[in-house]
Amino acid sequence: MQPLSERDYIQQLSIDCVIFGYQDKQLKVLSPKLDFKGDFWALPGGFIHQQESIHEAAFRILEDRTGIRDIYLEQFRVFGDAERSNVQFMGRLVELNREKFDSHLFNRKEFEWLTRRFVSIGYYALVDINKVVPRKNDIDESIDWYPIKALPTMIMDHNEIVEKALETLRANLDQKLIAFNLLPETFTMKDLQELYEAIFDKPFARNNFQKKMLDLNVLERLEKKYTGAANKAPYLYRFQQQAPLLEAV
Amino acid sequence: MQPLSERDYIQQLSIDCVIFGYQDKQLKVLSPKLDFKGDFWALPGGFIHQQESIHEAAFRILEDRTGIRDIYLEQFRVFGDAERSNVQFMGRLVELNREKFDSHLFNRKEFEWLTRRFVSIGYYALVDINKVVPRKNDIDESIDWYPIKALPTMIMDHNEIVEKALETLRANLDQKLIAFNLLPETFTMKDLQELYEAIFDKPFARNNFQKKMLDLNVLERLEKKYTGAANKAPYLYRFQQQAPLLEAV
DNA sequence: GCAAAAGTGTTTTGCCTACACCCATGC
DNA sequence: GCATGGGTGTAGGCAAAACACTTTTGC
Repeated sequence: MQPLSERDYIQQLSIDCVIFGYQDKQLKVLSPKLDFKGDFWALPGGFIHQQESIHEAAFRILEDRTGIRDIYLEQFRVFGDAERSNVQFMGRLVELNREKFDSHLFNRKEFEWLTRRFVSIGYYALVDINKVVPRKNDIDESIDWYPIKALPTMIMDHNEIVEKALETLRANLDQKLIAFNLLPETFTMKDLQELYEAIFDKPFARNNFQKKMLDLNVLERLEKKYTGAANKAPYLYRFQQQAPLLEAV
Repeated sequence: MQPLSERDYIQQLSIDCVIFGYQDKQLKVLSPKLDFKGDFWALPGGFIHQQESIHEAAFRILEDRTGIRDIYLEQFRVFGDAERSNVQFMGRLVELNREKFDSHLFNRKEFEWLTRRFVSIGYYALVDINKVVPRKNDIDESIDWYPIKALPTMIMDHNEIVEKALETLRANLDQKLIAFNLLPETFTMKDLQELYEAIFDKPFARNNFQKKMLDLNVLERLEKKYTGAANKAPYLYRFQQQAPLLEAV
């Protein structure tokens, strides 16, 4: 494979993606673990080709790891400290994996390319976790969903990036009506509420929550969902893409 | 002077600053005009040294053009289209200024460095316009404040950058209590209201505006301001830096 | 019938708006 | 006194929050 340093990337500029999913009443983040000794977790990330926009680059990185392209994606912040580089983590990684670095994989030039100071553009994505089949790339040992409350310690400032992403998600959730991207096609009101509770890490009043959501006029009520439980069956809902924002005409 | 291409800048990454000021009941933006034939206006911008953070770089660029350092400054968006480069505008500029380009100023290498594709980080700044003495740099013909409603057509996507900055300013104004950065140390309630009206381009009800602002609990009421006009003298206010957000304890 | 969970209605609260009124100032 | 503009108080509307009640489901 062509070494990183010889591909047509913009130098010292990277993209890091916080990919949010929702499962088991928990907000989760997708994180690959590097195929090296030493337990290195990271955010899915990559670099920007000369001939693609940063948005396209983010989509490409996302598709490489999730297999899907139809994703809600938004930039939220640039991380650009002067000391922001891979040098510390790469140093430890090389130290713990001497045997690999005498081989072909990482030569000196590659190491220098990677350990320079990098400015990184943070993106966050919202996906239906059931549609995603996480894909390892060449240097991953594994790639898994981690509850946001039990994230491993990641390399560099990646834990901080996740925090900022969550802040932005919370701030944007109601305004941009994006929560539905985290759910399957159809869902019950309870599903939606539990999703909100997972994101904001606080409870919502059931009846008021339902009223608020229905008043948005973006939910289409479908048939009831019989689960076999000894109680009233909840309705299923679907998010209306073509939201009629001005219903009152 | 050392040519751009040989200084220790991060390649293909720039910063563009939308510097907001307030004067004559208008929101204004600081824009230098290039010292070349052809009427080229731009946003104050620059590049990032290897050993400085992007935030420090933005402060440096700001200080170079305004002379002050104590400024409210925030990044708001990255502009990274694949086609985003100076090549079109530089082409026109060279065409209209042949005589300058046969001289020492811009050699071929410099031209190539500048016309590559650039990703730019947008910052917006809020300043007390009275504290600023705009400074030209070596390639400016002039640098002036332009009302946001009468901005000249600027190079590249700089007009679009201003629009996005204004959107962000409007969204953040109340939440972050930053309007006061655009006013002098002391001001009347009417000053503050007119500032809001300039930013949002719509009128506010006088009494309700006053109540809303006072309820924020961040304004310190000072002495009255006698203007000699035949009416009640308005109070002067000062913004309390150490905002007591939890007054009700 | 009963427990559990879903759906809906009613009251209260707080905030924003609109309207109204009073006060200080210089002529 | 009076016009002008500044400060404040009060009533209405809307939406969120709190409280309460009814309905459906399987045993």
